[in-house]
Amino acid sequence: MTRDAPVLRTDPVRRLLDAATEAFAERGFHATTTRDIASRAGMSPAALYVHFRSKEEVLYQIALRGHQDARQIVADAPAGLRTHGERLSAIVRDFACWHAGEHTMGRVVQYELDALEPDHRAEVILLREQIEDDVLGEISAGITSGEFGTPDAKGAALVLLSLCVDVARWYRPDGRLSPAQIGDLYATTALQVVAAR
Amino acid sequence: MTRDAPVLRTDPVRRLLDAATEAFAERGFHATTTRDIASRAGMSPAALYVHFRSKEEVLYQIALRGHQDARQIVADAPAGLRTHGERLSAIVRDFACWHAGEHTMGRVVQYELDALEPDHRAEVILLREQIEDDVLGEISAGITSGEFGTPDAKGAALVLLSLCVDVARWYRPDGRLSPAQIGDLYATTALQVVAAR
DNA sequence: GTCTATATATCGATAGAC
DNA sequence: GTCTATCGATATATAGAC
Repeated sequence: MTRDAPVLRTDPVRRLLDAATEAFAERGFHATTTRDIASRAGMSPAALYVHFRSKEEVLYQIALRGHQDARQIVADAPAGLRTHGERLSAIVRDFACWHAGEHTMGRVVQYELDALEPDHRAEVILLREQIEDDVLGEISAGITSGEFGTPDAKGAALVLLSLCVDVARWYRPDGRLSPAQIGDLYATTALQVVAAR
Repeated sequence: MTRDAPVLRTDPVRRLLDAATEAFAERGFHATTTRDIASRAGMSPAALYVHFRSKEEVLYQIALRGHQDARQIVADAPAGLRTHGERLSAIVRDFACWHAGEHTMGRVVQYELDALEPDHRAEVILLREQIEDDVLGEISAGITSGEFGTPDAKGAALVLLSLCVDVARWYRPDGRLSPAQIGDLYATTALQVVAAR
């Protein structure tokens, strides 16, 4: 039986990205040194520059992969569900739950984008807007079908996206709510927000 | 007619605190240099150290005053209002509106606390918990009186506080919604969140 | 209380051996 | 591809003139 875990564990790019994600989430991009990243990955300070051109490129790779993961979560959530209420609930549940379970990644993805170079930032923001469009589209469809009563689709989308994203700020693994419980709370909240006023 | 604006404008402590608030909000605490703060205040790099012991003490003074302001907003909002719905709406409206209008201060207050020394951070977190207790108390009172139907006071408080705080992250002065419009949207959302499920 | 000049430390990134 | 050693730039904070 072949095992690929050792191969993954010793992949230096993966190790550096994971180490940098932790460090950026804890202390922020500018407060994190390349020495700290390399040290967490069990490497010398110079080793980072064999795999990345700069500290900014490390952040770019993390932000890109993080946004791609988040987009996939939102795109997959409503699969197989028919009503717009079920679909929106699933999207908000999974998106909130992801920001809790992956709160280190989420913190980097949501709070360190200003440190990216303009071209990299623009590329990442495109992915963000796709996620926002997915949520707004589901809300608008529910309003058109008569299932949702709110007259303000953009306002509801703003509220629900903001809620999910902010989970990465306040979530603590030893807190009162598990990622799944947060997902349940936010799925319920989603239906309240799109209800008639 | 006496004018006090010139006096205020030349108060070096106030000028440095305002300059630092702007810089911290734009680039974060660690990415901001003491030279940048002093330069924005129209002073030499060394002048900052006449009024503050360190860059961290500048952040501490900003975080302290910002939290005191926020607490005052939440405490004053329900004055003169009788029903718990009116009172909670007013609290959420004013708190969200404050995070929009004072988004530079809000960003520092909400996102740079990790840069504080342990003693300073602990002092500021006490003020945060008072604000959280104010909101939770109003929700619990509304549930006890039968005015609110939600069975989950802590969940509702978590959702509403998170929403208001996150305004500081996404708000832009040239955006679609004014601070007052954001307050209206969030006041409406508050009543939806505490309604029966 | 503000300035110029600088001490001291640490950073991002590179050079060159193995 | 990883290491040790280090360069050049820049940071916080201080010293001392005015």
